[in-house]
Amino acid sequence: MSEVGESLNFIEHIVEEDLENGYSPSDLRFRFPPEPNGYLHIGHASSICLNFGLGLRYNAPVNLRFDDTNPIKEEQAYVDAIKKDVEWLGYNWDTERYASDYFQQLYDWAVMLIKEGKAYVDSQSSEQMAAQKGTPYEPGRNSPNRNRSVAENLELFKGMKDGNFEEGSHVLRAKIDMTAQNMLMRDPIMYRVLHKAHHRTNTDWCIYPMYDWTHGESDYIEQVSHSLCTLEFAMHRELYDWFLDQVVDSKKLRPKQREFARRNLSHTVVSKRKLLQLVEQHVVDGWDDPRMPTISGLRRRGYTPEAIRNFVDTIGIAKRENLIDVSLLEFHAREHLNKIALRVMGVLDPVKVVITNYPEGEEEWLETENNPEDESAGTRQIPFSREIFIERADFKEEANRKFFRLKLGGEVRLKSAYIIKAEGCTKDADGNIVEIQCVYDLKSKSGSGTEESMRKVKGTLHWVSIKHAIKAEVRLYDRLFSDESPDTHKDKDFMDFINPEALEVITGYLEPSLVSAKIGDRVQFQRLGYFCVDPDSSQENLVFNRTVGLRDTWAKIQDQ
RNA sequence: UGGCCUAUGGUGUAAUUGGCAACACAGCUGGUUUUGGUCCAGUCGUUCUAGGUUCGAGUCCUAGUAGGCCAACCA
Repeated sequence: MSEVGESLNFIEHIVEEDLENGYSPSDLRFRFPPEPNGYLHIGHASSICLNFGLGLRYNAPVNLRFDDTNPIKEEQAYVDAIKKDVEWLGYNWDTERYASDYFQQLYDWAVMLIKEGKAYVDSQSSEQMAAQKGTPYEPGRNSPNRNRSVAENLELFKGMKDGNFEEGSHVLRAKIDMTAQNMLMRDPIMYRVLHKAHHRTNTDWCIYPMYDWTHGESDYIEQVSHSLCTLEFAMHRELYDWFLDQVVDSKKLRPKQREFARRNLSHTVVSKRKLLQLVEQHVVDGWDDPRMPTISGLRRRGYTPEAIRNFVDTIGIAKRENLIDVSLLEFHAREHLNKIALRVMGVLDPVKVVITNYPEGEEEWLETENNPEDESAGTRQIPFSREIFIERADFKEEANRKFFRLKLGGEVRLKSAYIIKAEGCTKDADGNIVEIQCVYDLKSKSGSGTEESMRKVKGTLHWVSIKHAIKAEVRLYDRLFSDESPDTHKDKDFMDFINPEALEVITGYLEPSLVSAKIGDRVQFQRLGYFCVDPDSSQENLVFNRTVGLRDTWAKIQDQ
């Protein structure tokens, strides 16, 4: 994986430095620590690739650890979805862990802290405590409960654990410093009373530990060497270290927290809370809706794990704010799909073409290559007949030289078939073209080797024989938000920027080979884009999702 | 009024740790092409500001500016 001259990100530099300064390679251990309160999104992919990538690079174990300390928001269904996504991305964790596995150890340590006078039970309301906490500019004040006796603290804490108290009646706080600059050090809460069933521990516990108390100690228990998290936890590091100081054995490895900037993707939101809002308000059809930037949404959209990993690799890891253009993600989808997707033909906005000199009732099967990028993909047969569909946009009665598609009196090549010439068209009462009449050159058949078949014609169109075409539902996706950074406007809600045209459902006419397409199959509809078969698809109703369109130079020329 | 973090082309990330600012995407120009795709060639353009240290600064120091984060019994 690592090569000479390869450039490292700042996290890798830190690891390299640690290795030089005495860490043994066997000391290295990483973890990916999702909270099971939602689905993983493209931002998490960065963290997954970072942690598991480090594991691969240094041949070090990586744990999958669920940070499940808040039973109000967490569910087993999310655990399952997260595991599926990590596996799909192509990573193997060393062991599957849960912060809840450590509840007893955490409790024992908390009792120890109480005995050492470093933690106390506070029995005020959250409002009272908030008022005493001060502000970033003013110090806080001590709680009246701060100097309770060890015995009383012990008894109250035991009572909290045993379920003798109502939610909100007591909390356990670390006794640090109410005047600290860092507000997280102003006697942070370690435990709250919660009479909620937990997805793993059920009703065993009536108290649940807070993130700060749990995370670093979990890293320590697992002997994680580098605990990597996003920048918003930078201020938590001081507390992370303080909690570690209370329990570490100097003979064991002490984890270190380092922070990196989360990745923001343009034209979407990368926040579980906001994505949940989209799901709950039915803006999308679920966490795996192909419009969603979730791993499961991207999967359903037709993205490959390789494309996502390559994307994550090129955007890198750093500490500055960023807004990565979604076109870079699309580039990586095309890059991989170009290599693996079989080429097929489908017409999404059809107009009928009649080849007047082609015998009525006749049909023939033509050979066409499955993927010009991959000779081993072979060839297949496609049917041709007198009446075909082409794209409406591929015909104009009159057009300038730049338009090298079909126009009256002009010639085009039908992909893998014949050269045709448009001689006329008929319109309905509203002036819409309903039929184009063409003649074909019998000798121009693709691959026949004749002089005529070698003729250079500027345009090549995709087409489908009407008689043989199969209908399919085609879902065309666009960006979910019209604004490139919908959730950074101070005076507007991100929901105001939802793009109502992010999904358009149409009927497409596809070549018959696609009847056997299976859920998840990825193909390129030639000249249109990459599509994949949606899980909603059935024998009766084929459903294709557009993953991403092809690069479209013609669209750019038209815009000018 | 405070603390912490960050600042490199349009975007993202590098720079052998103080030694010719590079890679990818996007853009533009051409070539190839039975996909206006792919591929190939070329091109455009960058170190927030002001001082300082140094033979030499994107990198170190000082000040400023701009942006992000910090007052949940969330993570």
